[in-house]
Amino acid sequence: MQAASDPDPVLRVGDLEVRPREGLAAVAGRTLMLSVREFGLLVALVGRAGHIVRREELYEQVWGGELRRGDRSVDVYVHKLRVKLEEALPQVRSIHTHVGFGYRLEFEPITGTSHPFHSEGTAR
Amino acid sequence: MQAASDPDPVLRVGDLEVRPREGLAAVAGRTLMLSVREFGLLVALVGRAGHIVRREELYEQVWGGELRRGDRSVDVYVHKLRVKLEEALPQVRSIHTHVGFGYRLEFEPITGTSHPFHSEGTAR
DNA sequence: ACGGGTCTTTCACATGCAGTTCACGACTGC
DNA sequence: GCAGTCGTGAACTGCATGTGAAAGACCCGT
Repeated sequence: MQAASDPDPVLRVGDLEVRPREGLAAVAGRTLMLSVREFGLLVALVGRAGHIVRREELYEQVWGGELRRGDRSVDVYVHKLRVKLEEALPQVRSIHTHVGFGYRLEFEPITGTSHPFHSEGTAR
Repeated sequence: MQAASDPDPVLRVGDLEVRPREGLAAVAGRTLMLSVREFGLLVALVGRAGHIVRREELYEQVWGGELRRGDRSVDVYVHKLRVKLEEALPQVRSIHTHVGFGYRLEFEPITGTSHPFHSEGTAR
């Protein structure tokens, strides 16, 4: 194992590969195009993969400063990140919401637990 | 690398693993999706695993304040927790009812084979 | 400096979940 | 039988989160 002299730290979670130094993230061999905030958020989540991270914690780590009441930045960027991750890994759920607690990064196959059918076409 | 002063205590009972700080509970390696109340209740029960906890006690610890007569909150949430625990551990009974006393958390394999009949001798 | 693009923040509305409470039924003890 | 306890499904309401979009802020090439 390498210490701080590691020239190229790589975080891996499932098919996801993140190089914080380079600002690079790839999933399933495909490079993700992420903005600064998106990347920061991803790093914060990957750094604690499998654990629930509170929004306040995410905000402090990525934005710096304290999360103000009513600030939805974290939510919005979680959404943006989800979209890009789902696009790269359609069959996998990556960012899980724990209502009242925070978010958790972990790649889990989509459980068909819900409804087997999902027909739409409901013209309202 | 974790120091001895690990600030993230972990409670374990059987296959259940709970991190009170984080709001995370996993059973058999699978993360449970629990609401705030469900998690609080689980923590309260795990904290006294193997012992009977009175509902008044559970209510005070999770909801705060005193349990009012007729309030079924504890029962309802015990049920919700049971459902999720059973879903994760189908062969194990986890939350036991002690009528008139309270509830007890303890993982016990389901008695022998569940008989096709569930009514017993006492023909009322 | 200007115009066009991207990123970020903020807003508004939609949606879904959580928490509470009620209702009914099964069961138990007296 | 009667009263108390508990299991369980469901209605109701408020809030947390999801989501599309407007409005700035920022960046860059010309």
